[in-house]
Amino acid sequence: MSRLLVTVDIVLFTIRERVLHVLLIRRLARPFENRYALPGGFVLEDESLEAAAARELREEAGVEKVYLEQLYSFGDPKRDPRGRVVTVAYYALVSETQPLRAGSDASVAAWFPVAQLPTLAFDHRKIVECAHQRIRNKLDYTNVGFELLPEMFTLGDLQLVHEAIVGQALDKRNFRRKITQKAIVKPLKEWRKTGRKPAQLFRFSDEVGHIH
Amino acid sequence: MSRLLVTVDIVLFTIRERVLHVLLIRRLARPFENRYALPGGFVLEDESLEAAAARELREEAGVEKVYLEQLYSFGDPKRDPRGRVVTVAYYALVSETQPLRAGSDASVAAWFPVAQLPTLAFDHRKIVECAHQRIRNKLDYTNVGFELLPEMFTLGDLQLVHEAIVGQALDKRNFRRKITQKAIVKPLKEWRKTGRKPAQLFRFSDEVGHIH
DNA sequence: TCAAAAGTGTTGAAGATACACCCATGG
DNA sequence: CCATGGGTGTATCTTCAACACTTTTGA
Repeated sequence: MSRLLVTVDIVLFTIRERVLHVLLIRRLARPFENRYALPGGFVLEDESLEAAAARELREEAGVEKVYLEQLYSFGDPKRDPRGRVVTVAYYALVSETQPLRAGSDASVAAWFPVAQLPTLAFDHRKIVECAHQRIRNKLDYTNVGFELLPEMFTLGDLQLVHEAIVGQALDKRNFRRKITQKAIVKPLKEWRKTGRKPAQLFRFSDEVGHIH
Repeated sequence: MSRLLVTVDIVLFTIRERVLHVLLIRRLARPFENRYALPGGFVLEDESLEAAAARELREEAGVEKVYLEQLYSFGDPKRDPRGRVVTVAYYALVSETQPLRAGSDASVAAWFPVAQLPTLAFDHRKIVECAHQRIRNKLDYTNVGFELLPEMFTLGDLQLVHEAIVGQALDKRNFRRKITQKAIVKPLKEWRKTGRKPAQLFRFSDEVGHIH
């Protein structure tokens, strides 16, 4: 009945330039000094795990009100050289347009394409891979895809998100049919006028299925 | 950076008399004295989470070498009246024929139908529901169903397992077609001669997909 | 001879995939 | 005028759901 150190680590995804990226923080302290690691930190005595994850996201990434979901807990006794640390991993999704607020010091926090990560501290690479796999799986039967978009978006935007996550091109007509007939988006009367040709804007049609 | 108590709790499923059951332990100590709770206990300083879960299953349920998978971590600050305890929940599956060894004292450990649980200690009811949901979901795209069966089984046995988990009857012909054409079982040359009519025995066809 | 579980095909509906062209606009 | 992304329909295939009767055996 020993007390253990408990942390949360968060895999924060976004899509930039059509590619899925993960936010990493350069460590300033030992161990793994100067290595990149996931944002995260210790769980306080009186906060829930999810609250801890949200707080760390706020403090380390300057991000607020994101979609946040528990991923998996990692507790190998050797995973942290300082001693026994159990981490509860979360993943989170933000749209590219949602600005990272103050608190995220550009010199230490940076986005990396999920396919080209630097060497990470601890077992964080494994955690990122686990999270990537999870969102790929959930893409089909939930609406995680939307969480990476701003409130209004075009079907083209949504398709780019799906393509970035699964890592391959999708057929435009099939994609649009699938999305529209599931009735998980609702068309607006507004049109985006930037871009080559005006495009209809959409919005989620209310809260549907975040299953875990 | 405070140290927290970390436990594992295990939802151990089996099928008895065609109904999905969960193993519960009657608590002898406070809090929740005399209430039923999941088998579980504190994670030791130098064992992994999964090792802790396996150890608790051995110590409290007398069960060895079962299918064991992490479920979810629960860390509400108020979930344990004694103080801050984070639990990493697992679920496990055993076949009805696998005997519960010594160590499981019949007076404290008992099987309950998952649909008729007594009032449980802590947030254990929520944990059981979470686990039940998980195996229901995994039934379709993994072979969790097999873990509840002995090494050789008939398709009728397997169908009963599926029916117990989803809680409703399935069409025999559709079920058999689905199973056999996925090639996840391989037919043996042996036939079970007990029962009304001889039935062909099957076995898993090697390790396929335990995805998490 | 009856009760219980084993075994076996077909049809229709729904969903998924493959595939190509014209349009509106900004540069 | 051309490059870019927006928008649209059909044919095919696969997958899933519904559905009923005969056989073997032990009691």
